Amino acid sequence: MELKPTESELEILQVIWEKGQCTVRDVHEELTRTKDAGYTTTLKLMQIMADKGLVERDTNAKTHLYKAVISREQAQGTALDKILDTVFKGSTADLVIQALGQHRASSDEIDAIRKFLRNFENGE
Amino acid sequence: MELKPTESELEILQVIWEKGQCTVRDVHEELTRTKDAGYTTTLKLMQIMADKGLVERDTNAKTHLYKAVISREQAQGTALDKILDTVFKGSTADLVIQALGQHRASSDEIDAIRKFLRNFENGE
DNA sequence: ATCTTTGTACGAAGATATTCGTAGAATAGA
DNA sequence: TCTATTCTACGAATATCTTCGTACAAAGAT
Repeated sequence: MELKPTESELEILQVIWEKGQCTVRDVHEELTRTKDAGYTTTLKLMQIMADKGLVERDTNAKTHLYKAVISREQAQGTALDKILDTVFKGSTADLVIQALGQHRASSDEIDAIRKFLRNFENGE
Repeated sequence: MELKPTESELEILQVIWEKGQCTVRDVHEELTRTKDAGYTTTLKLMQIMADKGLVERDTNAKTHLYKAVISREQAQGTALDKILDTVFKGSTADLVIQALGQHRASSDEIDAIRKFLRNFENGE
């Protein structure tokens, strides 16, 4: 069972991940802060996402409540796999180095990564 | 000017990046090693890519020669930007840590990353 | 010279993703 | 109660991506 959210679905998931549990209106208001779209567009997308199993919804009340089925971490993993495969020739090291080079991380971030590397090594 | 290759376009770009300069047949033979598709499908895609400016082609000879306009590195940057934005909340550190955690890098790779971090720090 | 192979161009069908209008039920407000 | 608002359902129009058939020109083989 392939669960690859589309572009628009990811925008919606981001809001749900952030807020935890949302109504369509919650999501829609958030989305329209940066782009514009009709309310029913957001609604339709969320319904489709429910069909696909990307989100679950509680339909007891009139206003449905949505929550994510796939976690942000899962989506991160899927996204990484995909770009590793399509543009990084499978090389995690290339990916990491590109990421660090292009988007200059703060020194806090660098520290976090160093620490991670130490633990990583000890864990082997 | 937005230059975001689609899924199929990326498959083709991979071949072109690898070989440097290709005919449609070159690309097609490579693609059909892993999936199947008609020759004219590959042709059409490459023509579209030329229209979009993803590739350039030399049409002097009967058999056209294609080369990439965007580099693998550019595509890597674009891909990273996109997933940073859509699933990593913009955190490069999260991305790097996820990447290292999930796809256990070899110790050579880890070394390369350490070295990179050292240089990075010195460069600040 | 004729036939076969290899190539490009083009149009359109099919698949998937996105957007939105309209209808009607439930709720809230006057 | 009557009216306005808020919500879901649904169908269809658009847009985008992918696939392939057909036509025809150029090159190669016999």
